[in-house]
Amino acid sequence: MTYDPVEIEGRWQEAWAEADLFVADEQSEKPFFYALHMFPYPSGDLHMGHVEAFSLADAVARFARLRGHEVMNPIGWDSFGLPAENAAIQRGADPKAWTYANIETHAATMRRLGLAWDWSRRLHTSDPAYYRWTQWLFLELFKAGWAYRRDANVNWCPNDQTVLANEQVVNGACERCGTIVTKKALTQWFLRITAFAQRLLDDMEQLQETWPERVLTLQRNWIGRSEGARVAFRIEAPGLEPEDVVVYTTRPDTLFGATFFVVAPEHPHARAWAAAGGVTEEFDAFLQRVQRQTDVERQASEKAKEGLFLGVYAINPVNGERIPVYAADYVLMEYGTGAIMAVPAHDQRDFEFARAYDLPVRVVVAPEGAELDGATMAEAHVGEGVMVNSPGYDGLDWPTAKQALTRDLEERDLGEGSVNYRLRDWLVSRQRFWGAPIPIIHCPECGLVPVPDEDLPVLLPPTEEVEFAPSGESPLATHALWSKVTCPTCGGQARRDTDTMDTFVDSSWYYLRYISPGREDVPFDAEALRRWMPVDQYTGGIEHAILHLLYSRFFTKALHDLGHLDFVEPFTRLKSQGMVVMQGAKMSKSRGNLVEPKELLAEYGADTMRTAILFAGPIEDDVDWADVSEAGVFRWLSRLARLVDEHVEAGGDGQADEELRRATHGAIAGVTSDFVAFKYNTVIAKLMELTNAVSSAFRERGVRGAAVQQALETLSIMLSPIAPHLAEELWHRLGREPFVAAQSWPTFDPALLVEASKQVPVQVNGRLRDTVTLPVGASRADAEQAARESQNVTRHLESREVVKVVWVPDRLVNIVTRA
RNA sequence: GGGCGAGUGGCGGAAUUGGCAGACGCGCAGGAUUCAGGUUCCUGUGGCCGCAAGGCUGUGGGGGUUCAAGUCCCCCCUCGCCCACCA
Repeated sequence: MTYDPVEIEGRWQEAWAEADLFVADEQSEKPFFYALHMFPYPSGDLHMGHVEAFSLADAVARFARLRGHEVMNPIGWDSFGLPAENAAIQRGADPKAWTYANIETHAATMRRLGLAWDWSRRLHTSDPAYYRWTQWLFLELFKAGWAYRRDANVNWCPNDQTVLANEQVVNGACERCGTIVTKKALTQWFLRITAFAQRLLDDMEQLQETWPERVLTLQRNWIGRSEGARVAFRIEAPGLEPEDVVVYTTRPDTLFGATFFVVAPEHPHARAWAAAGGVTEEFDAFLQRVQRQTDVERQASEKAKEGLFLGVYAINPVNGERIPVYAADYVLMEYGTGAIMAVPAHDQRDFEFARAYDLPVRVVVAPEGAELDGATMAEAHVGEGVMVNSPGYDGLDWPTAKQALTRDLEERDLGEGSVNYRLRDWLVSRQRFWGAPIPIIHCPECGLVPVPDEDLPVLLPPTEEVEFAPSGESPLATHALWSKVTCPTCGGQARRDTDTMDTFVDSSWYYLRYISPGREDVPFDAEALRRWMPVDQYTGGIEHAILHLLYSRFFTKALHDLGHLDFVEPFTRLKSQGMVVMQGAKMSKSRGNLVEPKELLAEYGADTMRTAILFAGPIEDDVDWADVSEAGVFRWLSRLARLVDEHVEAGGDGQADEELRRATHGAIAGVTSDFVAFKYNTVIAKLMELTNAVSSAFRERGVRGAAVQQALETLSIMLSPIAPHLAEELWHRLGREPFVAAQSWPTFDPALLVEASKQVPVQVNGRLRDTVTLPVGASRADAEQAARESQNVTRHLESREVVKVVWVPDRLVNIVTRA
């Protein structure tokens, strides 16, 4: 058998390891290239999604190496997290042992895939040597005022018994386990990502060309900048001093259409107003009812809006009108100021509420000739409402009215232009065990005291001393001694913080640790940092478009401001790959549609698997494994191996073959640009095409020797980022010294352009009539003459009068005649 | 409700961005090898007409611009993804 993948792959994997081929050389003279992929979480063994992600990452790195870069292509594991702890709860496994056993399983399969990782930089976020610096980073943020504690009504997962960040709540359910999330009032740690909201938006400018538009859009929507105004309404309540309450609105231009005022039930003043209005009992019942609801219930779109008139009134600052104040469940305390002016004619939600509670609808008239805004209810419900103008703003279109009103509010000191963001601060504390302990000491005398640098890391206690069963309390708090500590400031009795950090903290800076993973004195070596950062090419799943990428960008900016980094964006270029599914559904054990990489590796080998998954379609699209033809890819690789063997055996003298040379150089040009554009499916198609060309030259035209040799060598080099083992093997069988991975990318021969001739179609009135051979770069006159002289064309022209001749250089001649 | 994107053979998908539509692979059909199946190797393969040469037609539907449209413009249809009481 010419192609025995298992034997070939094992042999070359050993040879590569022996030669330390993929260890990045810090002393290199070549330009440095940091190829990064999103490091895996170690649960079980690798699945097909990993195979795709790693095939992509490896192709990127190997191609960069062939193009003459010194490449760093590191590997590590995001090894803190809930699944390890759940395994401990469900099966009594030690989360640490479970995690590190999985890592070894991963590593073994990775080696079997022949991935060109730089294993010398391997890291695990659950190693004390790593999380020591995660804790350092937390303290840096703490000292800068960007990590803080506050009471909050937080997202609580009743199943995982821990709080969740907003970003980890998907459709009101826990991102991990799918349980409906409830609310709980707790004191928690937050990171002040909102302080960076505008910069996170602005700096996307520099990613515009190099990140997928889709990811940028998702991030923009997530940050959710909106422009409007803050306007003060005076609240008049019997027995209370008049008081200004600020609302946020994106539509100050509809101020004249406000017919009532709404606050969130949780609004700090709501209860006092209810008391003044004489509805305390009703209010308390209402508040209780609202708070018992989960977010999903409260936000269900088909649900009727509920509210309560508080018996007090607000004064509209622009017209002095007195409007009733309601508490309603559709106004959220977390956004804006927790209070709104309701303009039912111009807002769907206000309109629904107005209908339910029989409140007036008043349309603010759009100026003559101005288009109605998309959100307006005016057109649909004009019959129900009264039409009003905005006195003094007539004749202005909406945007101008908005500007003018905002300016006037500012001048009259009634309000101000204001920008709001949907983004909230990042809740990072978790009541779980398997994570980096928050390095803070709670001292009754000194308050929150950072653990001194020399006492880092704050180590997790041995797992057997901890109670994992969820109790709503941190497992670390169940340990008899762990949290007891003396205050580093005053020496008194104090208590360690028993929460651990969200694992997204660990993964938001790992790319910096890869730079110098061995350093014990600093998180990253400053000089090496300048060599490698920012990352040249980042690859990973689209599912991280928001969380991981946004947090990493935030950390980079924070570290920049603290003087640790001299750049503000961590990832210069980003490519996101799609998911691997099976028959349209996500692969999973329970669905029974799992395809195990192990079985395919044994049957076809790593090269076939890697090639097949990249050949399936554009890398950013989802791949349906049902459409993947590993047998077809295997046939191609076998055919190629056989062709090489036959060529080597046949020998022969060095005849040049123009056709083969052109096919080879055409492939070089096409494959190179496709590699640059991540079009691996067409890269592979072109390599197959070249294989067919070599095969027909060899078999049908009897070409022997140097011409075939050169084509096959070129093919081997171009194949090596995709199917590295076979490429290496063919290179070897062709009589070259190892390693193909150390060669240079073949260059296209421009001389070919000058010498080459092209088959150019000739049309008469747009219909193909003939094909003529013209030198590349031929002039219009040459082309026209050749076209007119061709027999088929002469026949079709007959005696018709030629109106014009269209000449698209190297592509087409079209002779247009009078009808 | 808002935002983004996509519709090309039986299937996955190509098309140098306005220039020979369907590259490459799968599948299918016929043939060779084989006792047979599998493997492997040829040949064919958008549809319609034709023995053939060849012709007509064809990129969700309709209209338009152009010598030339899968690609650009207008209208319509269908599907997918993301966000969503965010004021």
